[in-house]
Amino acid sequence: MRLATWNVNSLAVRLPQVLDWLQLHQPDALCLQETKLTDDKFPHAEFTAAGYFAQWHGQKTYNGVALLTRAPATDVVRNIPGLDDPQARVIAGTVQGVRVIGAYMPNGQAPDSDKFVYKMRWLDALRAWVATEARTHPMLALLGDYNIAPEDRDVYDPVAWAGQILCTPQERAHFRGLIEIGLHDAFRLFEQPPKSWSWWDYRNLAFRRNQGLRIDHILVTEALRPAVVSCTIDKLPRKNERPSDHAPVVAELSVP
DNA sequence: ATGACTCCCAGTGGGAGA
Repeated sequence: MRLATWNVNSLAVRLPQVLDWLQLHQPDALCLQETKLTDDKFPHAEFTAAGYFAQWHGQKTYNGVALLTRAPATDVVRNIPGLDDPQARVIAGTVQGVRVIGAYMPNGQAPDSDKFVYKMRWLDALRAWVATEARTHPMLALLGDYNIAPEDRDVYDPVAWAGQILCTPQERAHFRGLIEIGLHDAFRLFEQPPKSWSWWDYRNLAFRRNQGLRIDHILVTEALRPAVVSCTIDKLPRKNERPSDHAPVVAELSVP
């Protein structure tokens, strides 16, 4: 089973690239973030034609998530139950016996901003809900754009980024909180090349200089951990002519 | 360097992203 996550930064712009990528990699589930489309504009016919079922939860201009699967997803949930959130950031479904939760976690903008307060509250709600979900579904994966670089080795210049958004101790504590409820960072289950990033700023020739952060993650429960045979970041789409600023992250699992 | 780019909605500029 192949699971993947990709922040596409506008599905309207990136749709051809997503269709190409699906064709090439044939994931069993692909979670998309930042679709930036209202539900009526979601290109579901194009995904159907590509052999994928789709579930989506969008809004105008910002945010928006989708779950593309080869088999139909069941028990689909949009947003975090019980959290009154006007922003479309979560889509979850059960796919081939695995609970797949796709999330676009808040950016937070700056540590002293209202958006940071929202990010902290949102992450509290997510952790509580995922802990509950994991009790019901021992085989669970939480994939998405976390907007958190968990450790200094996930940052190209940890000194410059120290205390900055995506790298604050509070955000990193939230990431560890997800580990403490029994999740494992699939990427770190394996030896990885140093300077592995999933996002590079559009500015400053950051991709060419490999100046990035690892902020897109696939976390899996203890029951799923032994099944993970690889986890990689696919940098190739970042080399496209009009790329997203994020690259897809892919996990291969030895489950039917 | 309060920048740089890209996307969106707007409307000939500004917010947000990360």
